[in-house]
Amino acid sequence: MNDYFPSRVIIHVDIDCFYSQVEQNRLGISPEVPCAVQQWDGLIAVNYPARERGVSRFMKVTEAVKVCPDLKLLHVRTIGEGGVEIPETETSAQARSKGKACLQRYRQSSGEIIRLLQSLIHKSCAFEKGGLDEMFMDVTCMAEERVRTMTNGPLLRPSALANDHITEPLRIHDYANNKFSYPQTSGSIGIRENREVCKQRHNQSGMGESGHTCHHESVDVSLEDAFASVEQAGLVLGGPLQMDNYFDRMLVAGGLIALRLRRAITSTLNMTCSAGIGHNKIIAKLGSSLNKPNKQALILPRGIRDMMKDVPIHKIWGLGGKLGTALEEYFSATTAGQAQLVPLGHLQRHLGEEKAALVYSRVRGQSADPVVAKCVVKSINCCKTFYATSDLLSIEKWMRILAEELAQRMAEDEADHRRKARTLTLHYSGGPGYGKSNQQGHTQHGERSVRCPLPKHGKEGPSSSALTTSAMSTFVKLPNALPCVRLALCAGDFTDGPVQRDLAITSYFSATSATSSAIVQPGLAHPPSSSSMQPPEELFSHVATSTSTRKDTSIAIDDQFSTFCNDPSHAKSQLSSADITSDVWTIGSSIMVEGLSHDGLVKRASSCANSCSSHQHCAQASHSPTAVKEKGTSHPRETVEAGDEALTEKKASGNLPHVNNVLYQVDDFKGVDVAEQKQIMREIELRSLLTSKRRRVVDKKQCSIKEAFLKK
DNA sequence: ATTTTGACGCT
DNA sequence: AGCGTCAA
Repeated sequence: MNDYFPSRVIIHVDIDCFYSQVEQNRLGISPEVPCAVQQWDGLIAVNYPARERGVSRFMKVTEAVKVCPDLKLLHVRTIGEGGVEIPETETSAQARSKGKACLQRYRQSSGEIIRLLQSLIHKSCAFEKGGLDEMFMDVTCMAEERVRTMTNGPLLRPSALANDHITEPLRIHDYANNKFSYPQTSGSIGIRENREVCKQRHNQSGMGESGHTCHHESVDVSLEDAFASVEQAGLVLGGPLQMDNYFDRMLVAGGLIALRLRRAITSTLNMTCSAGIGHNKIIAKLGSSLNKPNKQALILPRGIRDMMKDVPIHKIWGLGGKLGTALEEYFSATTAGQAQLVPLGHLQRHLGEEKAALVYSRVRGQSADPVVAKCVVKSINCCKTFYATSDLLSIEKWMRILAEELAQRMAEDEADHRRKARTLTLHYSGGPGYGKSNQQGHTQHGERSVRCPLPKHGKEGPSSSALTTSAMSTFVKLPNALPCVRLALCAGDFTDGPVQRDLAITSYFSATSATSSAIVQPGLAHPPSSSSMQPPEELFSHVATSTSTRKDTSIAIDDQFSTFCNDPSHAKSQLSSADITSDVWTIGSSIMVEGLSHDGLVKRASSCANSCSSHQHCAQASHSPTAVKEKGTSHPRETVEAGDEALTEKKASGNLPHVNNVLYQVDDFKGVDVAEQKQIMREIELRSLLTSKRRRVVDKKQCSIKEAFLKK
């Protein structure tokens, strides 16, 4: 019952090729010049003129220059020992061996953008920094104010609108009285009629038919002007806009706000950006990527289905990693539209209850995640990747460089936020077996971490030499860090400073001030029980059905199993052997088969994940027929999906997921040919050898360095 | 895909 | 406390 959110208006702003714009501004390079920001041999940002000439990120510098000879390359700032900037005249290889990349310029620019945007939106709007170059804003309350000024034309009450496509419960918060209500209406009226009324008013006001659009932001902009401005500013998905639709008006108001924010960024910071306007974060974020650069996209609720249809799963927030890959592999879906076809029960069995719910809603463009007010970092991290070394002197050099930067950033943070870090963490990668590729070609990252004592502040703030010593003393005691390829120092767990008084969330609320729906505050998310303006039932029907169907479905699907394969006859043979009733459907070129198992095998498997009543059941369950597509081949290979034992195996596997995957399948070698069995066993042996071996330090000089730190 | 970041969840 | 996942 805590997931009720009013209809919101959320803007996602994304700065176009952020690093490149920062550098171009710094160096006064015109926007038309093809530019790329370089870090060592790679590109970390490419501006749009360069993209047009075929340059892309993930290109090496040499390739990029080949396709675009007049590409202007800008190297990210590099700092060496003593915090000294390494000049651009050095080759990237030289700079790489001497110093580390430093993103300070972009952090600073990001801060400027944030301050600018915050100065332009209402204080009560939740503002969330998504990354250096992107932010979410919940401008619901501002949009409401806007909508109130768009008085021309009648307004349909939300319940009267065709809102079956609206994916979240809707409720309007009356900010003045701090209660939930619905907008004033003046009766329902046809759209055409409404248009006429608007036109009349428009003409009466002395403006031409296609009049001027709203360039300066007068508050009392007419409905038509507002709609025209937003249509001109970028895409409108799910259009045409309906002026008598309250939610359209709200989003149009959001579109106007986004337009204003973007213009401010361009005029005062000389940067272009894109924006997405939608009623939740997922939609807003997808929107901002829809027509980059320098444009915006407004997504109406009724445009969501169409938009999601072709969105690649990996573009959806939260599905860009393993979860998205799992979706693709289990269900052979590459777009959100295809993933929508997968029944919730199937998702639940393959991904678990929680992830299934996430996937299920995300691929439909649904999200109740609030915009959470946060724009200060929670940790400060400095890192450096270098060529593998066991030389403690060079490791100490890197440590010092990291500590110097960290000390400086800690001092700045202290000044800005009046807080102090309480922990120092050392992260390190390397050690035996690091960088070996597994069968999929993925390298193990295996980054480990240890806490170090955080030295007391000197008079001048944190002391870089004290940080270095603390980190090195910790490092030399590590059993598995050599040879080392990467180090990181991270300061975090900040104390709350006195500054909290001003920033305290309560300072944003008062009896009369507007309060944003999405700032998380207990009680605010629930309608007051005494309210005479209880939301009509039908507006909550979505939630009601969604909860109840979910429950119903999950009961039903406990007895279901699914199988996936490319060969329909194979699928059918599985069906008959399992004694079930079935449903066959397709995603793309693949065939999904869903059936009900009368023997309850699968059901027991899922219940024994919670409280394992009987191992026998687990074992039985693990023989429910499931064909899993093997990665990289179109030929389905029979494997057995294990019950909760496999799950725990997987979780416990730590940084060697593959080995453990194999391990729990060892019991099921049935049907696997002998050569492959041997291969698997050999790999297990090899890996256990690699991980258990411990490298000894033999170098005498190294020993003395080590002892020096051990004493401290 | 590479590097340098950063947030968060699980145990 | 340390590790894994996700993202830009």
